[in-house]
Amino acid sequence: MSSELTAPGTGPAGAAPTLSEVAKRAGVSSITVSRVVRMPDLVAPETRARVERAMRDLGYVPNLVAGALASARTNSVGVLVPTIANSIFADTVQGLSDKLEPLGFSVILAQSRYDAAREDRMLAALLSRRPEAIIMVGSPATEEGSRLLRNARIPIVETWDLPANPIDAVAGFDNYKAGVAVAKHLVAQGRKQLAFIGGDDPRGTRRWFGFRDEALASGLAEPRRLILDRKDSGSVAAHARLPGVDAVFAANDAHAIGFMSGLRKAGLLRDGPASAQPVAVIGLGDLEMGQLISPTLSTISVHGDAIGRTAATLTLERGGERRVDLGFELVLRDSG
Amino acid sequence: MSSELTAPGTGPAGAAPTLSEVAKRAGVSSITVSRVVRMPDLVAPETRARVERAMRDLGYVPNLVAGALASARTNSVGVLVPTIANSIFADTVQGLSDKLEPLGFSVILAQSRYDAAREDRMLAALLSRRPEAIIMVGSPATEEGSRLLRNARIPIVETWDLPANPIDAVAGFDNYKAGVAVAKHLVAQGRKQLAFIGGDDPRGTRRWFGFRDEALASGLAEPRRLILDRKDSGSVAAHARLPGVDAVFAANDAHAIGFMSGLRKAGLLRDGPASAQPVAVIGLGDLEMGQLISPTLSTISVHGDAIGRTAATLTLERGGERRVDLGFELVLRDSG
DNA sequence: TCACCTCATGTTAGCGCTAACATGAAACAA
DNA sequence: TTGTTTCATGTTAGCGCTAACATGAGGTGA
Repeated sequence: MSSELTAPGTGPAGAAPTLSEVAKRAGVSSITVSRVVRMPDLVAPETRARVERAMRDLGYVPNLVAGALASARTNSVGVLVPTIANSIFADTVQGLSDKLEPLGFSVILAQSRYDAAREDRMLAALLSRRPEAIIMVGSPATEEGSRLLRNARIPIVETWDLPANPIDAVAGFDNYKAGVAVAKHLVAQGRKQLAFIGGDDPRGTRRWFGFRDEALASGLAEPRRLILDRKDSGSVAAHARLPGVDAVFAANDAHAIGFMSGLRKAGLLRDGPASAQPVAVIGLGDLEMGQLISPTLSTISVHGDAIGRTAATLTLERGGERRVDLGFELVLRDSG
Repeated sequence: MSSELTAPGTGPAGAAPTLSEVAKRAGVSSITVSRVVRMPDLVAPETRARVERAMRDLGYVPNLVAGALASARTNSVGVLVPTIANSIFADTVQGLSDKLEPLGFSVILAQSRYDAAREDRMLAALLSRRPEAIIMVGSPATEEGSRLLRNARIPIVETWDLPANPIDAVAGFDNYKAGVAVAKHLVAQGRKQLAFIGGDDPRGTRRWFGFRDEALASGLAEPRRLILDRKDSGSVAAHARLPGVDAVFAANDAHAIGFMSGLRKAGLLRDGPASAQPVAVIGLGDLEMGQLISPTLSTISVHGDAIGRTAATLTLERGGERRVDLGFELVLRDSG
């Protein structure tokens, strides 16, 4: 234990050592130390060894804050998601961070909680850290947010959607088409009374429009739409609010599974195939869980991690195609 | 579209405006602009209005990189988790970020992927950004990681566990006791052949020890232990590898649900209460999903978001109790 | 011999901001 | 009047690093 009072560690005394302290100890100039850290090949082996020794002795940890200011490169990207808990967006964050971390980029994470004002605040907060790119789920909710991003002059990747007029780059899929695909499938199955349950966020709403338009185009009555709070276990009770419905598209798998749980209580769930289900249920997201429950969940599968990795790539390469449609897949199992 | 070639935005031309450009435009010194941003009360209303006007005109976004260097405060915290996708740790990240973001702190997120070398690299990367605290799941896997953290002289919060010799602060629960509690319950239920399925990470292993020790202390044979890869859907097939077992503790709910899915295929799952189950299953984490499936999942409930919020608090207040046991709860439903 | 490389290292200036200390005007008390 | 306080604003220096440009030693070719 050292005699310093500085809590909580017990390492080298006093403030964190700087480049020039290392330089002094190694008997070189600070730029040489900087080179040992960043471009070791440019330094003679003996000098390098001496510097490395000094760094180890002092427990030197480079200060990237200072480095970033001097070089105008922060090696960081800002990531904005509605929410990270219990959310498929976690896959996207994982995907992009797996791609970016090995390259020396750090991820600065912010959550908007589906709140436009908070989104704007978080965007401003992110930008004030001068990230080299911003990756966000969806598009800015306000004109102000949009302006901030445009003025930042860095790559901006919008994900989980395919906006018509993106700020810069896009990695997502067509939520409208996903709704269409589900409606088509249910119609082909002979379902008549469709309903949609989910949030009224932009992407959920686009799914709803696709779903509704296709149902109408097929000559069905307009589907019911039940807007649920996030984290609403209300999906469990949703069935009671949808009398007569024989097919449901849930905007995400969690809602779908909750809805199925309600169906089970009502005696309307079978362990057999889709054709045996009094009420068909299709989710979106393809949670692993969907394959483990009974009946297994039919769902729109979306590759959240691929969205993240693609977004990371779009962040790094400024040329080339700036709009990547990663598509989706209707995965049919036993629920509908 | 402006005439600038700078992609991708079309905002004010050229590089991002600086404090002193705003100052020049408003006819004040730069420190006054700085005050308008950080301590507006110290600036006369008219001056403030003039400066705010200039900031808006120029689209000024403060540069926190420079500010951090000058003030030696980055207003950021480093967060290290094993993984964020499909993971209960996302709750913790959400909890701490909900607490820290309103205070102006940013979250720098890194993932170790349960890899000690990567963990050390990520810790070094985090520290080089000079966060004002580090919050991590578990404890450093290596001596090197531990040293780095001790030398950093910032609050360090270890979570999801209660290490005997923490570096600084702790917000978690006793994984050993969780294992004990599950074993006790299963023994009381009259189960004889226990088994544990899950990973061999430090926390999973502590759960296993508690589970095993209690089983042995109750006079049962040593439980089987099946080590599964993460993301192993192997949990589905686990039952086949555990002949004769009548009670299983899964280190997390995902494994528990997968295992139940295997039981169902084997005809060993009932829709009735725990007493009717040929094989009792207890999970850990209390995923919402566990209440939606049938039979409902008995589980050790842990408040991931409370862990995150508590960790955030420990980060901000350096005095007071540095060890918070958030406990756990054995939630009994129908699976065991 | 000289011009001209290459290589290893150094010098200088400055990134954009803030801490700490100054300044000067106005207000007020004795 | 003079000193003292308060308030609004300014000046100066420097945070720790890196870009850009020296410098000087040693080698190379004609």
